[in-house]
Amino acid sequence: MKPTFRIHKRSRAGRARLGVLRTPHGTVQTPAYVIVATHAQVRTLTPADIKKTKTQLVIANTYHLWGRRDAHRMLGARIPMMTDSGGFQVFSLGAAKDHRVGKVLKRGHRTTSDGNDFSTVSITEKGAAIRVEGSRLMITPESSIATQESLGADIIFVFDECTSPLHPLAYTKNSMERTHRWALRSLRAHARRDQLLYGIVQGGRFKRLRVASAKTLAALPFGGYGIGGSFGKDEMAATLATVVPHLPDDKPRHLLGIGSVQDIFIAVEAGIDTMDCVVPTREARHARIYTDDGIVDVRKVKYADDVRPLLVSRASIGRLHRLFRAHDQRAGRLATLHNVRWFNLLLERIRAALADGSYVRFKKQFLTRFSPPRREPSVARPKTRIRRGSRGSRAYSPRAER
RNA sequence: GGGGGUGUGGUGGAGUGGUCAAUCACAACAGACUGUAAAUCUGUCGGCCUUUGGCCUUCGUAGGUUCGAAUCCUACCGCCCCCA
Repeated sequence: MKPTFRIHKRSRAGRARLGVLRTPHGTVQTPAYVIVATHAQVRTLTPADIKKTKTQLVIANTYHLWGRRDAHRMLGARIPMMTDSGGFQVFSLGAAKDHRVGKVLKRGHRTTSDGNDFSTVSITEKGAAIRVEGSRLMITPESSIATQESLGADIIFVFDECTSPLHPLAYTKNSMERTHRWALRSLRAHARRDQLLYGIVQGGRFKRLRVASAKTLAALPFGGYGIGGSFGKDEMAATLATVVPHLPDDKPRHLLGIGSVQDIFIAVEAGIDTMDCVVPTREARHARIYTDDGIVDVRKVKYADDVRPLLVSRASIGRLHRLFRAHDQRAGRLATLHNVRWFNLLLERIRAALADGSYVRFKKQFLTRFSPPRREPSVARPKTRIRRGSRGSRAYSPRAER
């Protein structure tokens, strides 16, 4: 079966749209959040757990699964899947080390490497060579596509280079043009009809390059489009506004590696259909629990007696607090179950709001509660300890959940 | 009764004459995390200050030796072990 994408409603909220992505492994209601399953596993979760979180779509990584086959079998769950091409590792093992940066550049960043974090990547027209523990892995557009075809995800990506936000114009331009040539090679190498191949828009922080990239790729017969690369913290909305209008309207659009709570709203309004991010899973393992009242750093002593229940497992925050403090291995799983469900639930609510026209109101109410404007530091610091039972069990979820 | 050992910051535990406010670990506290080099990493962690530095008080208690002591000596107090 060939995957299809159909838009069934457009919102007045910017370019937001509701759609349905049908794949051989199931149907995805969009906008959707994609859960990261790098090694074809969501860290700490079992296949049954993944189902419990009502995850619609996961993304695995070709670099980490190099030479393997049948990623769905490794995942153990029959749900739609993407594979990334390995292009991001060209960044995270390369320029990200040299520039000491992550995907989103923070305001005021100016550090570069002191030389302790050597890039292990060298890039040529042919592809990227990544040194791994003595040996060397050469990834080319053709070999990336070959692995992605054998992994068998429903949506796959062209092999690209994700540039650093600190790369200058000249480098970014050359890199982007090479990524375009690689995109064409990826397209030619791709044979499976039951997979959608997405092109990836690059261009870094430069508006003209972004436009050029979007136009170039839009002219090629991709099944969908990814928007990749790095952003300044404040530039994402502008970048998406620049790029999206040049992409074919009827094709799905994926925002690669973006997904803080605030980013989700920006992306949805910009007309993004799917986005993936490690935030729910990684931060869960780092003891950050997402709630409608904001992020709970569950290790802090003020949550020791917090009886609010987690999603999915229904364990209390207080219990999770004790598990994290005890370095109990179960903590990561309970936290991940909760966060993944919470993010999926947020997207469910966004879709419902888009469907019934209440999006703008929903967003305002949600964000007011999730991250209230900072109060002036008050003179007498009120106690922050949460009293037993004070919030009851309605802390996160609109009725329906549970 | 005799002999031996030991007492260090929230905890464990280094340090046996100067470079010691005292290695390190844990706890605590604060922060970070955006196509997963990440169930991780960073910072603070006796007090005060004009904080790339300065001052004060600390290593069971009280004295002593010394230019100088957590480190040596004496007494005392607590705890532990062995022999009676």
